[in-house]
Amino acid sequence: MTTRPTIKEVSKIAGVSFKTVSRVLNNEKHVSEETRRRVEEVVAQLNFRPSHAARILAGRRSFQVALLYDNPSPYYVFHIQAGAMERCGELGYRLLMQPVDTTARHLVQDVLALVDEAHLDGLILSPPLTEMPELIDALDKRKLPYVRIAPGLRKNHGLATAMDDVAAAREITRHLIDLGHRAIAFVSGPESHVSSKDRMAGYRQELEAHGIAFDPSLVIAGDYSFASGGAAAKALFVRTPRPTAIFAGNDDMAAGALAAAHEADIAVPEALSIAGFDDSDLARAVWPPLTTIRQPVRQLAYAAADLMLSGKAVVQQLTLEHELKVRATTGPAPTP
Amino acid sequence: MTTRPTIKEVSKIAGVSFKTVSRVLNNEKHVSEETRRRVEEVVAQLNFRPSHAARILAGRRSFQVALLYDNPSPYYVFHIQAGAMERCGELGYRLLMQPVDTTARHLVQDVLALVDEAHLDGLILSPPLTEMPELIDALDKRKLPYVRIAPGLRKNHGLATAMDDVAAAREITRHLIDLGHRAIAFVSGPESHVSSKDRMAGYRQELEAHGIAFDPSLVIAGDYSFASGGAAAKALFVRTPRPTAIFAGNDDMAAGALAAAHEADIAVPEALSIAGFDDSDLARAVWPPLTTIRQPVRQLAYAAADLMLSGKAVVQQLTLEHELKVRATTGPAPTP
DNA sequence: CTGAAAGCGCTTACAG
DNA sequence: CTGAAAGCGCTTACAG
Repeated sequence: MTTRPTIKEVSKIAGVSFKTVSRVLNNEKHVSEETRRRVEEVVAQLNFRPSHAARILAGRRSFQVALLYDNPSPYYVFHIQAGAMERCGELGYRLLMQPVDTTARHLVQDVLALVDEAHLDGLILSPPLTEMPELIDALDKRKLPYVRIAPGLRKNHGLATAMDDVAAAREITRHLIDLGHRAIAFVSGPESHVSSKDRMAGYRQELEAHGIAFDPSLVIAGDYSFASGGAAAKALFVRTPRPTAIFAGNDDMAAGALAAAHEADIAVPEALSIAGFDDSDLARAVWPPLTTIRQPVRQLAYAAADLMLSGKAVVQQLTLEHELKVRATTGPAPTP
Repeated sequence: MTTRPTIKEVSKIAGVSFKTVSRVLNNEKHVSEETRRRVEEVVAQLNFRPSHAARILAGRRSFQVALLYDNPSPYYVFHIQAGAMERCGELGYRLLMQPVDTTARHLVQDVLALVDEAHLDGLILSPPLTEMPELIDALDKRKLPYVRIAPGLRKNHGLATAMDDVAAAREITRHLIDLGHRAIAFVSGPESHVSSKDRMAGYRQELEAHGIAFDPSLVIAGDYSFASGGAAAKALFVRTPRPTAIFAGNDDMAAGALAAAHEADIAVPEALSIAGFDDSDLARAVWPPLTTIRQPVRQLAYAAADLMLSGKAVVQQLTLEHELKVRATTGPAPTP
């Protein structure tokens, strides 16, 4: 393997001290136009790139942050990565993408170890890492800059970007009520996810705002998986009267419910309306396409990186807009 | 921000030279059991982790490799990352996940720049980067270790892991022929993807092996997207007689065709069989669940990292098994 | 505007 | 089995 060129070789060829090359690389003032040009020429000619390791070691900052996640959804992870990567790149930071195991016993220690090993300047946390009090406390204590995407807990603590799950759930519930539905079932996500609790709270609030009594027997516990959505739907199908609408806490479960409806030969949306949450890739791939809430996943991550790194943030917490996407799985309630 | 402990602080507390601490950290021989224990105690107590930057700078190797990708599929990227990450971790390497822009004019230069900046010990390439001759040539010239996942071109060149697209496409075509189908349409992926060409070649070979003439008008060009699968299906639906089966080059396009069939009120699989390729998340989320080929994406990446880093590889190219997943979108050809 | 010295936190190569 | 010296490729702080 050929060895990389170094700053000294560049300086030798350009006929200046290596300190001057360093100045050019860092866009510092006090370099004559001609010297700058000459150095830049040599840099381009050798395709020279300074060693990150050397810069990190010598400098006060690493210009390196990590995105921590532990999420089973490829869709979610992909877009979180893309959004964070984009903003970090624009601001001159490198982004390390770090899957972590939130069930590990030494999670906090592992994260702090990573911070030390990589000399991280900051951390971007995504759910469910945003909901771990021990982690938050440890980072605060360490005085390490960090930002949370969708903080379930302590929503007004530190830097964070989020959408309003409660309001979004109310909107989609209202959409169903406006279509004439009264017996609306809710398929919840895992107990431990605050997002799931928030969505259920929104569902319940909106029902009650319309004078519809909340019926706990219409709430089925799922776990955000396709299979759990199908199982929940099947449990609902044997009830008489059958609910006329199902609001699932995410798109995977909604797709599971939709498949169960197809299997049971229940027409969607004519006999049953189904709504999801997220607007993931799935939402447009199933048939009929899902009515759902568009969650601005990519933007949430982009804004999170910006909040932490741009130095121009005027707020600590930022709430981004969601959007109700009415597609084809919801329709007027069937007349009894 | 609290500053990290260093090897010198550890050595001071443990009462040894910092060189001895270095020996313990690197599991070198010639350290007395007692000294080792004492050092390890201090390391644990301080939660000390050595600086990657310092190690990279001082050592001959960085124990750092990068995974390069430019793929629009969250499913694919997620599993490639997971597989590569797992094997790298097991072998003591760090994995940098690097999205790259394959349409950039200076792609090769950018990749080599990354190699220099991060002192990379090697590169894992995924499609479509595996199919760029200039990149391959540049890496060979640089004598930089690399491995390709699913090399479309020069399949017997260098380290690579792959599945047999041609054989898999033959299998799924045979499955349809065995069900009595004769008018089988094929929806291709983008021209530029070798995987797409291979799948089409398999389709054609299997038809001909069964004495079924290849009919170019039954081949519709898609681009691996859901929308293109729907458009292709609609174009096929207006033909008389209508083909009784559609083999789409990937699951997204198969899902698009399936949605189009639902919309046109064509029963699947009673009136039309549809098969996909990949066994992505989509395959089980649509209804009916898709018959498809399971592509061992995660294992391909795992094996690729192993091939490059374990030092125990006995072959240069490794072909992993695919699997025909017969689910519910394929059935007996309708009797005319 | 430019440069020589010191140092970042480790590993390597050499001694003892 | 253990240690002191040199050096990796840069930035920082100080001079001129």
